Amino acid sequence: MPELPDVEGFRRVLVAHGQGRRITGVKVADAGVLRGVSARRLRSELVGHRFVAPERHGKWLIARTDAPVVLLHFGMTGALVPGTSDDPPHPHDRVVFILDEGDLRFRDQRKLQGIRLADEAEVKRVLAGQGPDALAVGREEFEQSLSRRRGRIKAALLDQSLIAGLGNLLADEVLWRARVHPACPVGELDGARLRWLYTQMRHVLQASVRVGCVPGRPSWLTGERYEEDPHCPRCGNPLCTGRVAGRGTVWCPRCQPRRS
DNA sequence: CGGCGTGTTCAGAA
DNA sequence: CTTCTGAACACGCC
Repeated sequence: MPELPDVEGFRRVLVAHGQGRRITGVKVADAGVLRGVSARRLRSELVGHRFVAPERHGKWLIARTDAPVVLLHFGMTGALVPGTSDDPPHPHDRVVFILDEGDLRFRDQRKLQGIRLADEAEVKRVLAGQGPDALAVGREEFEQSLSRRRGRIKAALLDQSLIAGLGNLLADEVLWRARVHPACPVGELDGARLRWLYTQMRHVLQASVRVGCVPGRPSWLTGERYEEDPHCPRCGNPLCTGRVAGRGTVWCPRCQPRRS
């Protein structure tokens, strides 16, 4: 699931169900998601404290409390799910934050990323490796960081140290909307093209953030990419699939020609 | 059994 | 120095 819009959705879950609540327990069902912190320390540092307003940067969820900070990264399959003590545990509920009312579950099938406990210095260290948030970055900064870049445009969009928040689905979606081939060298895109790319990125992000996930709409590339015989929602041409920047990539050979 | 995936990181190569 | 590739992590579904 998790790209920027999904993590923004998890942030809202935390606002609705965690903010202002006191942590009364931390149940660690699988310590495999704990990064650099033991179950015992996670529990002892958090119990008794309250979640305050959470933040998000790129795909990182910054769950502040009145004492330490919980940093969550959801990898490819993670989610933050609200629950109650009546809800049966899901087999992939790796950590449950029990609150004075309800609970919050870190659910994750693949355990590719996980949970860290941090002080403000550690938060800074983690975020230092991240570029500006894709939803907050300005047009000028976007164009400038890309114009200094070589290599393929899709690789650049996926590079979290350049722009933080886009994942594989959103990168394909943005490029499709902007009519740019995913393997196009960044250097071949002129200023007008980069500006257009920025505009389309904002469209895709805003529409996705509104619904709290990357939508599988029929009018979007995401709605077609898992069909057995995918066609371009815009022109009806059969879509191409291949590997770009080491990731499965879908594009329309007609809307996104190699040269533009 | 082999391949793949909405992610990140590392080593080694170009 | 930058960028790319493949492997690794871990799990479930073809």
